[in-house]
Amino acid sequence: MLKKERQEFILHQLNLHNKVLCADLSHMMGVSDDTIRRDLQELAQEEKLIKVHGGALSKSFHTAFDRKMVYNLEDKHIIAQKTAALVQSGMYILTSGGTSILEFAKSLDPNLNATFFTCSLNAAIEFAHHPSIEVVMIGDKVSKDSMLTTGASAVQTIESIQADLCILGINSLDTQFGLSENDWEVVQIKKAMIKASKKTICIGISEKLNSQQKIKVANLDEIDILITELDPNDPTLLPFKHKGLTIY
Amino acid sequence: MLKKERQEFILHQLNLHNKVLCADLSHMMGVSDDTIRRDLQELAQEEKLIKVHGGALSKSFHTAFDRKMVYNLEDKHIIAQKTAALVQSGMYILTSGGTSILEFAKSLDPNLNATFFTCSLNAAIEFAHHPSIEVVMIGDKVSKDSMLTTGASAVQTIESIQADLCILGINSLDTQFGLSENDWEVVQIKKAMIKASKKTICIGISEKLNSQQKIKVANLDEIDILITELDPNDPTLLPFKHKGLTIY
DNA sequence: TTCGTATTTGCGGTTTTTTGCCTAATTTAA
DNA sequence: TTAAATTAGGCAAAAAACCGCAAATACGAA
Repeated sequence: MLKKERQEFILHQLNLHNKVLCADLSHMMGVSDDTIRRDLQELAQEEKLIKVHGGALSKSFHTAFDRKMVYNLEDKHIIAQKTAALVQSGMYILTSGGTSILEFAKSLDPNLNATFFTCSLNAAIEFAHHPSIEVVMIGDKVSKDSMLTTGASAVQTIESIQADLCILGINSLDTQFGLSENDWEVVQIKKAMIKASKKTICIGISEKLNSQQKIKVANLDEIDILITELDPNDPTLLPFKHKGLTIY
Repeated sequence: MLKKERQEFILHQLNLHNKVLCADLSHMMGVSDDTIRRDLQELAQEEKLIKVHGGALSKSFHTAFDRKMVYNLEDKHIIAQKTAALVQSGMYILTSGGTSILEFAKSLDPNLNATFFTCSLNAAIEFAHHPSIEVVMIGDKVSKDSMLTTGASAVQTIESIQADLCILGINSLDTQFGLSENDWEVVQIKKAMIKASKKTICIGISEKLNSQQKIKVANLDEIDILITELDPNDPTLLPFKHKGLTIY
């Protein structure tokens, strides 16, 4: 890997995550910490980023500082990392949309080889930025609220897929009512996705737990894995563990 | 192997991989590193590539963006306005992707009622921001270069549509060779779109005129309307007018 | 063809760049 | 405050670039 390439990659990662760690980068690209540090130094000198202890920050990020956003972003990042660890090469994966999914897309190992199917326009774009994974956009009428394609044709397409994994962003998850949503069209899509996959993973920040929305997507027993920003042993998650979900 | 041949080969490799290594090239072509280095130096002087320590990088990806895009924005805006004026309520419209199309999407009358079909992820998102139009995303495998969905399924979907208008961003338009593109998959999509529409409109900045690419999309007689940033009476456009195209 | 000239190419030696490792100093977090 | 992590600076090895020169090749004209 050329020096210039490396620096481009660092800036790309910075655009994606707003922050990079020296150790992460050196590990990802298989070079020493020193090399990364020198790259960061150069880029900092060119005012392309802001060097901090342990890594670097995006320039735009530093100026627009918002505690709440950062806090939430940090959570989503944790979720994304945990989720990314479950994806293996060769898998066929169905995903919904939402910010958690987008963060997940950014956290995928650059060397991963997998095929992602999605109804989310934004997720498709994010996945397509990845160097090696294959992305299939499921077509249909675009729902403006959610930026998802929804409708009979999309459902039909999903039904023709046999996926290993289905990764859904949570809107509401409740021990009694299960997974629920507000939008009828979106519910149809998610139902079809769950049905078309061997395993279903739900991801989202813990705020979304123990709440209900109008329309049920699935019972708890149709969901295999739950991923939040919390420690797997956090008491909040106990009821879900008791119901048979695997917690990460 | 001749010097010229070698340099052509280097540029070809660069188009393919966006990067070349001195050592690789010298090994591939059986010449010394010095020779390759001298070639790269020459090509760098001609601004055909960017020379870096250890090899060279493709020019297109890094530099071409910010400067040119900003410069052409004004032109694209003019094109967008002219194009938007041709769209009427109730129409079914097929569109490709590209910056001209995105600008067009932003220029649509907020009260317009129409249905847009597209293979472009970015265009779909842009159209979806409009308050009243309906957007249908045509699904298939996402082509990472163009951010378009391409493939047999997409073509099949397009074939099942009877649109009033087909609006295509130009890559190359030539009085002799007609409309052409570089990417075979994208060509299939555009061909299908033209076939599925009553009228075809080509939009793009005049720079794209009188140039050719590798694969033909359509002959001039399959195109009805041409829109550029120039005045319809500009001499540059005369040859196209003579060929029967309507110019706006 | 054959010759002379100009260009191109490869090689040896030197310089520069890049990278990883080491140690000491500094910063961070508990 | 202490322990761990991070950084700075020096150093050395490897890779790449540079320089000049001589051999090889291409090219045009006699």
